[in-house]
This record gives sequence, C-alpha cells and structure tokens, in this order.
Amino acid sequence: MSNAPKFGLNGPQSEAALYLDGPCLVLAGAGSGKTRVITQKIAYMIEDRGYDPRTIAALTFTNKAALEMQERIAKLLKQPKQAKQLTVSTFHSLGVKILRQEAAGVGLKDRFSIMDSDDCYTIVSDLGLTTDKQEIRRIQNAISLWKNGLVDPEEAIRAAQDEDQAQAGRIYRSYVATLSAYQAVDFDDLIRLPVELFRNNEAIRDRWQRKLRYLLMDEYQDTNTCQYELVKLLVTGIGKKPMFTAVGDDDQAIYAWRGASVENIKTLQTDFPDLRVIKLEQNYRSTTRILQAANAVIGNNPKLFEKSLWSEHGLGEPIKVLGMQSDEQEADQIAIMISADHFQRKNKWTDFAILYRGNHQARIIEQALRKERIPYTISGGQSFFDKAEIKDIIAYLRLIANDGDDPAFIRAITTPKRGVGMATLEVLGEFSKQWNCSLFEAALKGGIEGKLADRQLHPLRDFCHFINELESRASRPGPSGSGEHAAEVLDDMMKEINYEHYLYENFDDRAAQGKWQNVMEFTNWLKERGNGGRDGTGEEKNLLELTQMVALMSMLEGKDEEPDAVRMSTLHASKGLEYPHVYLVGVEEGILPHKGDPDDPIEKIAARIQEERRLMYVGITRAQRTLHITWCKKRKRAGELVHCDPSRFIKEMALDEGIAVPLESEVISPRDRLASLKALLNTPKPDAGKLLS
DNA sequence: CGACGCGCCACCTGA
DNA sequence: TGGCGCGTCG
Repeated sequence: MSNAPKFGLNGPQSEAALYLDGPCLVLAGAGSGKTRVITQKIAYMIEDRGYDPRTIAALTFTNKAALEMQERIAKLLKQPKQAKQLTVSTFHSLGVKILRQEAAGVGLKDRFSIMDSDDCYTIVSDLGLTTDKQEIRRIQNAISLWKNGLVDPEEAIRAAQDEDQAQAGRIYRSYVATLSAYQAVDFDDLIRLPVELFRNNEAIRDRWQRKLRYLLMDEYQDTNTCQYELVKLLVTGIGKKPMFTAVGDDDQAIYAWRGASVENIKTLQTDFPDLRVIKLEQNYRSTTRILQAANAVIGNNPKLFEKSLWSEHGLGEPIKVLGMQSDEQEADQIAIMISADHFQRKNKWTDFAILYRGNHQARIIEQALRKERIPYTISGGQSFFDKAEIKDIIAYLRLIANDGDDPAFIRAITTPKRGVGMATLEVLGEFSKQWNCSLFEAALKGGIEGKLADRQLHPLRDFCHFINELESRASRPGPSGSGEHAAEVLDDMMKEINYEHYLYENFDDRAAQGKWQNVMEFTNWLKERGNGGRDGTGEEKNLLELTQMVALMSMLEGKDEEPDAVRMSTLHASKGLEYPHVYLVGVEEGILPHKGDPDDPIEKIAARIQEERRLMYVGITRAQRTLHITWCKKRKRAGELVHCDPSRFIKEMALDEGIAVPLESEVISPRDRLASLKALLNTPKPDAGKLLS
C-alpha cells in the first residue's frame, strides 16, 4: 500500500486512515476532519484489507455520534449492510453489552437495572446521613469519581483525610451494597464492572479480545481512568499486537469535572512505545480570523502537544464582541440580529447556533426568540428520557425486567395512584429489611398479611401479580425466540395502567395532552426498536433488552430530519458540531470562566480556568463563517441585578490586532426594536441591516 | 392519604 | 426566578 493520499483525504489524514501496523494516536484539531478519518479508515479496513466488520469496534461518547458514524460508514461501503455488523456504540453501550453477556461473572443477574443519576441521588439520600441537597450531590460526585478512578470503598475510607471524606467513603460502601441488593448498576459501573471482570477472568477477557480485534475511539481526550483501563484490557494480550486508533484533541478536553483525564493522551505514549502519532492541523471548517481568535485564546494554556490550526478559507468577517446593558437586552439583540440576517441574507434558521455555558441561560433567550417568532430547538438541556412521564413508564419496564429494583417498584406502584401510599410502603420497607429481600418479594411473602390491613394488602398484591404476568409474557418464548413481541406486551400494559386517564386527571388538558404525546412517541419508538428497526443491528429485541438500552439514551437521537430552526445548546453539548453563524453568549467572568469554589487550592483553580478556556475554544471553533460574542454589564442572578465584567477570554482574543472588533455602540434600544424589525421585514433595503450585519 | 400553598433558597457542565 | 420541601387542610 502506498501512502499517497487516498479517499480525498489530505496527507496526514490519509496516513492516519491507512496505518494499521500498530497503535495509532491521531491528534486532531477542531474541524480537521477526524470523523472522516475514522469512517474512511473503517471502510478501508473492510474493503481493502479484508477485515471482518464484526471484529471492529468504534467507540464514541454520545449515542448521537455513534448513530451518525454508523450511517456515514454505511455510505462508504459497497455493501452498506456490513455496517450493521460493526460495533459502533458509546463506551457505556459496550459496557451494557459485555455485562449482559457476562453478568454471572460479576455477580449480577442478566436482567440488572440501570439507575440514572436521579435514582442514585435517592439512594444516597435514603441512606439518611444527610438531607442537605448540596451535600448529597457532593457525595454522589465523590462516589462517581472514586468509581471512575477504580477506587473501591475500603480504599476510599482508608485514604480519607478528614471525617467528611471518611463519612463519604462509608456512604459509598453502603451505596454499593444497596445497588447490589437491587441487582442494579449505575452509569459508572457500566465501565467499571467490565474492567473488574477482565482483570479477574483471563478466559472471558480473551474471548472479548478475539471478538473485538480492532478498536477506534473518538474524543479520546475525554476518557477517564476506567475507560482507558477497559481499552487497555481489550487491546493488550500476550503475543498480541495492540491494534487501535485513538482520535482526540487535548485542547478540547472539557470533561475533567466528571473524571476524564487528558493525561490519558500522554499515558498512551508511555504504555505503547511504538505508538504512531499523527497530527491533523488543517481546519476545513472556519475562516482564518476565527481560527486566529481560537489559537490566541488557547495559546494561554500550557501545551501538551504543539499544534497550530490553519485554514485555506479566507480571512473572513471580523469577530464581533458586543457589550450589552443587561441579559434581557442581550437576548433581544441576538434574536433581532438573527432575524435580520435570516430575512436579509436568506440564511436558513439552522445556520445559526446560540451557545451558552449553563442550561439556565437558555430561558431568557428562548423568550426573546419566541417574541421574534424564531423557531428553535434546544439540545443539552432536559432530555426526553428525563421527563417525568417517560420515567414513569420506564419504571414499569425496569420492574418487569428486575423485580429487585426497589426504586422502580416505588415509582410504578405510586404512579398512577392505586391506593398504595407511604404508610403501606413503610411497613413493606421494614418487612423487606427484616427478611433481606426486595419490596416486591416482601409484598408476596407470607407474614406480611398480619402487618397490613386488607385494603392495603389487596392493591399491593394485585399490582405484583400484574407485573408478574407481564414478566412471564415478556420472557416466554415468542416469535423472536426471546419473548412475546415487545409491542404487544407494551400495549397491554399501557391499557391496563390507564396512564392517559391518569394524566388528564392530574394535569390540565393542555399539559396532559403534551405528556401523553410524549408517552406515545416513546412507546412507538420502543416498538420500532423491538421490531429490529433503525438501531443499526436489525435484530429484534425483547422488552428486557429495550429497557436496558433506554437507560443509556439521553437525547432523542435520530429524530428524522431536523426542522429548520435555530440551535440552542450548551457549550458542552456543542462539541463535535459546527454552524455557519455562532452566537456565544454570556461571556463574562463568573459564567465563562464559571466561578467555582473560591476555597479550592490554587492549582485546582488554575486547572479549572484552563478547562474553562478550552470550553471557550470549543465554542469559538464551532463557527464556520461568523462569530458573535456577547457579554452583559448587568445580569439578573437569583432575582437580583448584579454587575458583571467581560470574560478574560475576550481580552485574550487579541482584540487590538483586528481579529475581533468590539461593537458596543451597535446596540439597538428596545424602543426601536419593533420599528426596525418591521422595516426589515417589509422593505428589505440593503442598508436596513447596517447596524446588524 | 394526598392535594395544595406558601416561603425559602440556589444557578454549572452530562453518559 | 422557579422548583421543591414542608406544613396544613379536606
């Protein structure tokens, strides 16, 4: 094979795609075509080098990215169906896949439940050592970091520096015991348990190594210790050449707060001395001016690897920095500018993105967009699967799959109300503790009769029988060999619990209608997957498998063709995406960089600022053609109007060198807003948008 | 037992 | 600002 550029890739891209002689690290700057490298590489492996697609795994961090990658690979293959044989998934989905097959090896039944962070919050809270919300969050966070760092409870307790940490460690110990009693795992376990399994069981590890011979990882800079360990266990074996490609950008590492460590990039070089390192520095996304600003900002961070982005696109329009009087004015202003640009320059709504640091910043912008009749979609906020009505239904599914899932039991039995209240549940809880069994088992156990009145016992038992029946139908051999069709069981369940009725009883018609619509969308979505549709594998899935899959879904992915709407997103959720016109809002000290705990040691603060700077870098580099950056002199915070200063990152963009121009004067007063908008809509004179362009 | 209402407090990011 | 936790009433 010659190393001449292939597939329309540039030199380094091509080198990265063709290199298969050993481990490979691709340092890919923003917009340098890293996804193309991964997809082309997989296509090359299958088409030109005869790799069996079933032995290739590509790992991403979001379901959306995985889905998109699979689609893109399918388009490159002569036989697009082969793409379905690939493992293209998130780290967490791969974890579920491994655990489902190897459950016994880690002491789980194969129908374990997956707890989301709300469930885990409740577990920590129920351990009863504190009621303070912040404190619980902190402990939850500590537990997550321990798990991701592969620190077990005994180690955590031993290493505690003070009583607070020791207590957190003890809570960690109880928390692990509780999950185990529920036959449940949390998100972190999905990676941690496979690691434990592979470490302790050579034969199982060997089987998975043979199954997954080549590994490709996207966003490698955001892997945590545990994920890296999983990768190492999968790619290293006696007499085996480590075969993988990791693609990442240390300048876009923005998940240290949840345990990711950029150092994993450096460690890769130590752990795999023959690692081939390839840099992608040509950017195909942005104008030169945008890249200059991005380089100027990130230049203030210490460098792990030397690299500098360049672009063949022209200089482009100057970046505009706008200082606003208030957050309200900021929102209105952006809405007006986007509206003007849309109508004057005939840009589609989808060409625009508004990016912000925290979800709470979205509200005021939403209001402004609505006022201007601008369609928008929000990503990175409350997810579809986090909506109460969806979680209600999921609780039933979880309980059907695993009757040891006490949190699901409590949620399902109390929604809709069926005459079982807290008093009954408390008795049941005591009883279950006494007999060391689940709530579900306790309800059916002999001896509980004496502790509950008949009117309390009956609905309880009826409910359990109902669940049992659904369970036996879901797992009875059916058309697919693995149970009755998920769709039928699901339909009957929905009918029986009469959830629609419950919604209309408890919410006003409008709200109920919306919620019911969500539920219908969800159940249809489930049925589609149950029939083997659209998830890439083409395999039928029973209700139990669907339930575990759903737990990992955080965004409504694959929503067939996006509507033409302005995109609103957190900076974190915007990673990997690009837009012709980007508005970066609320770029103020305290927001970006976000103000953290001022009592943190100085090196921690420095690290935090660096991560915030990378976040700013990610934001800037989302833009293809124009970039607006706004900040406010005053902002409403907790109801109070407070003074704000522009972010230090704005100064770092080298404003005086013509990269960015401050535009403080170009603000339209609210009074003129309507008039100017009308003018724009009715008589689009070339000059009308002068203030705005 | 559960619905409703008042008052307090916090607003980071996410698989 | 709004969500939610606690108290009281039906």
